[in-house]
Amino acid sequence: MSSTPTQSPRRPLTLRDVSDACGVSEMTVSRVLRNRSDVSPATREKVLATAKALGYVPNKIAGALASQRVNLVTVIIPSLANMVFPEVLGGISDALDGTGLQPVFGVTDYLAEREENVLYEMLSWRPTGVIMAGLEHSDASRAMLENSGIPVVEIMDVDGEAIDSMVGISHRRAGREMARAILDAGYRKIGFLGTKMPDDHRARKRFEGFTEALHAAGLEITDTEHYGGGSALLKGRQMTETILKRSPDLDFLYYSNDMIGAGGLLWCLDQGIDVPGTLGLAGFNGLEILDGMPIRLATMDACRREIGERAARIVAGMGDEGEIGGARVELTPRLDLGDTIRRNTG
Amino acid sequence: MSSTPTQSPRRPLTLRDVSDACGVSEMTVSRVLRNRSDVSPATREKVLATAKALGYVPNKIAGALASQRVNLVTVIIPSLANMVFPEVLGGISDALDGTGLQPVFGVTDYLAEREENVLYEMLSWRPTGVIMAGLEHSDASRAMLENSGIPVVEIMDVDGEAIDSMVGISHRRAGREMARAILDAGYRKIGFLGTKMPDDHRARKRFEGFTEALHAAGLEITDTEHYGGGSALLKGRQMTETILKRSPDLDFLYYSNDMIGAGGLLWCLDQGIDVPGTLGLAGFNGLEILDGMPIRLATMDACRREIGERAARIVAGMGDEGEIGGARVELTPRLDLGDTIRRNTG
DNA sequence: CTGAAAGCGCTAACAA
DNA sequence: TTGTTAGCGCTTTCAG
Repeated sequence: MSSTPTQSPRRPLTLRDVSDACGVSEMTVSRVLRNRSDVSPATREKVLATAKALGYVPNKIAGALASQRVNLVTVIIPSLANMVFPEVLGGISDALDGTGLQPVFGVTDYLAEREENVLYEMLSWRPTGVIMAGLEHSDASRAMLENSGIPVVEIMDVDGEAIDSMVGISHRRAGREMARAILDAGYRKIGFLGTKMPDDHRARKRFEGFTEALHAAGLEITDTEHYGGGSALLKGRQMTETILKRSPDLDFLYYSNDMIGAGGLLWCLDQGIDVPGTLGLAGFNGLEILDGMPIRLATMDACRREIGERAARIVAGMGDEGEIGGARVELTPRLDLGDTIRRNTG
Repeated sequence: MSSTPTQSPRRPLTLRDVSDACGVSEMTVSRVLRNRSDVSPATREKVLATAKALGYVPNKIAGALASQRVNLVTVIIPSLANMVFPEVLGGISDALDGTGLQPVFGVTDYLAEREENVLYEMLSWRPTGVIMAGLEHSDASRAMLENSGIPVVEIMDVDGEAIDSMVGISHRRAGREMARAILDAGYRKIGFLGTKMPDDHRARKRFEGFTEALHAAGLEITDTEHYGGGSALLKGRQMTETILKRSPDLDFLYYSNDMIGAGGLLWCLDQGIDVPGTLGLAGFNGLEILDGMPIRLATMDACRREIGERAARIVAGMGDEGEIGGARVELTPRLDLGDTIRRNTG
């Protein structure tokens, strides 16, 4: 048997308890626990041992109040269901690993009001930095962010004005480029399938860029179809059936995301439709799930992981410019024609 | 022009600033901001107005230190990539909505060491409660949790001993039940496809339950195949091809999750294999994505959302028993034969 | 290298 | 209904 381990879980242990237990001043214990170098190896050893034996967990609340430093990075995203965001979070998590900073996530469900609440709640913990999806926020949110004096990185999108820094892609450009690729391949009767969410600004911008490029070529979207909640893959099937029944002459379907695109692809293959001969298809995001489809859906990589990493690095003060504020990082999405856009056999 | 809005973002505003600005004591300002009822409507009004005008955001760090109360609930999960966890988080988020509690997420990547670190970090913020996936933790983690005196809910799994409360399903039983359904349908040469992750204890328990039920029927797993990282859907395809090449006489494939199961299903359909006649298939989780497949993969619902909700309610003190500690909630997964297990046409 | 004093911004408890 | 007085548990600063 060695020394008695932990005791009553009633009152959490304090520095003072450790101090008493090992006959070293609170201050020195604090130094050891913060890994400061100005402590003799002997005392360090002793303090560490008793702290561990006691099961002491420091109180960061008190620490943060005293030091005015908080190792938390607030991350605010619209949804976790979307697959896109978990990957961004993965990038953030990885980049923050080893910096001593800890990400803390909040979810808004694409609701501006919820964003405001979550933000308020989070800011009241005085985080080291804030990473949030999108450039569109309520006035109150912007005001809070600006007054906070905290570094803010807005991610995913660069089409708009940032409060502080931004890291993302141009969805408008992404839409345009996809449109051009489709036109280049010779498709002309183009349908669009998307979500009903008016607050998904990035989807909206892709659509705008897309139609803009069609206009430039003297074309219009031939037909559109929208969906609300439910299994995106299933919705993709259903919408595809609907739009093709209504407009059988369509020769291309542009989906606002890969999930519905994949559903549409599966439906087309089930129906024996010649893809990409008779009908071309494309989605957006470069989701991993496309790798397992019977044929590869054309898509555009949204650089999700890298966005997370870059944003985190900026917050951690490890950005390229060395500086923390005002960065603007535009990433370039990679177009992938897959097997669902026919190749120009020039 | 109205009154000047906010000023220097240098130093965050304090209660005192608000107090000064509206000639009401700090204490009363504090009362108003915490929505306490013992303040006259007049002063309340005044305080609220100036606080908003100034853009004051309370400092929860100081508040928490003084009141010894923190409105944070720590949620620790292995991964965000898995699809399963985001849904649990959704349930937690919903159930906590309106309670004043805020979920804070940490990710372990299925690494015990990371779990320990994340937990330590989180506990040092003295959260109101802890929700964590699984029943398997390092000794150090268990010790921290026990000493913390904080309510802990372990989720997803009930096959084991909880530190405090638990909410989940029996994966062992889920495995057994699936095995019985498969045997009932007349399949006998059964293959298993799973992950390489030794730390995915729930997958392991399902496998154990599964083989146990086979043994009870005098059978053994005929062949198995495992995979590491990468697109699960694609891996499902590849593993299915591999295992069927190696063991062409298999008449059933049990996948440890729906994603690889869906990949396998797509591959089988591509190959023109008669499912469920020649070959039966089943997965696990009841993922939404299955709704969009050409035919429905047999699966078992893991009650993810409800698990999150129940766990959150326990932490919020809204559990069924009214009490906070020691709850044990076992949910019953629903078996869905889908279209990939043949029905007994008794 | 170690310790003592002061105070971070807020709220509990009490007094008025 | 409002104000005053003490801390919460730690870290900063400065002295030894």
